[in-house]
Amino acid sequence: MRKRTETDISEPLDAETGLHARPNDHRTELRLWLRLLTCANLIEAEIRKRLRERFATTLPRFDLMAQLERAPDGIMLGELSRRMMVSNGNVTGLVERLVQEGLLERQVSETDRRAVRVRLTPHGKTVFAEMAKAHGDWLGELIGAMDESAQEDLWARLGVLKASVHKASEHDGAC
Amino acid sequence: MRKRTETDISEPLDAETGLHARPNDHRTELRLWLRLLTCANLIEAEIRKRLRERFATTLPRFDLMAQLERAPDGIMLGELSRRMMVSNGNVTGLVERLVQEGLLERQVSETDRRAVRVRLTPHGKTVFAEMAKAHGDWLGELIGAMDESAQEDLWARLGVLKASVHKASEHDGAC
DNA sequence: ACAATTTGTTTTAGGTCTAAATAAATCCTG
DNA sequence: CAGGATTTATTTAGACCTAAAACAAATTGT
Repeated sequence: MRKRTETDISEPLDAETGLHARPNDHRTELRLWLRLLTCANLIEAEIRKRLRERFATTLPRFDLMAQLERAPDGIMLGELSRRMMVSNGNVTGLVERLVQEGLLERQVSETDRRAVRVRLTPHGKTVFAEMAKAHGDWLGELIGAMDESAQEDLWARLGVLKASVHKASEHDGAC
Repeated sequence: MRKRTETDISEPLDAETGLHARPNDHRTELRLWLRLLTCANLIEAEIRKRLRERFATTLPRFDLMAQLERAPDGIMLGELSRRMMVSNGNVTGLVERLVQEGLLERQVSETDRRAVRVRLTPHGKTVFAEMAKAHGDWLGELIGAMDESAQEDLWARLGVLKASVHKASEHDGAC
């Protein structure tokens, strides 16, 4: 087993020159990631702020209600947890608070008494409709300075990024 | 003051036709926002996971140390809070934990005894250097399926989005 | 039937975050 | 110089989030 020295660089050889490729610091990737994060954080912070100010609610609560909107028969907590990509325990707490506020109702499944089905109450539906309208308008306001074709172009390019990340994290993670 | 009716739509008139523009549900903006959020969350979740698994640390701690990396003379807590865009109290707690771990050192300013300057310890510098290297490699892995020109193009387009959001949120918020 | 396993949820412990209240030092202004 | 305003950091209360353990109900394999 050889001992490492400073000149013993383990980077791969460059395919064309045959010389040691210089260690890659991934500057381009870092720059892209930081800007992506900035954009997401700017929008998210603004949405959170407005949800708090105008509806006295939070983004996680809004997201949970959004999942329930098109499921009139309700969703089980586990499924909700998967769709929202958060932990089970987290969903339990969120649902608890929303039930307290009268926006959600829980119903234990008759066929499987472990399972809890949760759905919007009529009041919850009304409230969510207002919030969803405002949410759409806010996005229009925040993103509106881009014309539609630029938005669609950006959307498509983010699709490439998304595919890249999925490929890399699945390869490393699950398999 | 007129009473609102269902046909009394307050949407602006279309400039060319002079007819009522149909209410905009901002579908394109919503789609773009959801994909942006997905991309950011995928990368962030993967980075958090790896920071925890390989360095037993968290993203906020890493971000804080990254801010200190190129400030050998240290930074005051308030300035750190501004740069990280999080609350003062949050920084106080993060710094407390990092000091406990021996990665940071605090120093009360001699000229202003309210102010606390914080910097990386030598050990903190060593540890951060390892983490930063791994962080860069992870980004290369996650984003690497995009070629460099595609990354730069996406970066530039996100710049347009960033400008749009800044314009809208500053107009509404501070001024 | 009944033990082992799986599935769905809740609990627990710990970290992250904010807004608001507080404490301490400094600055400003009459 | 005195007293109020401002700045800087900390504390507090509460929401959010996770991982891991605990718990309960249902299913499966003898």
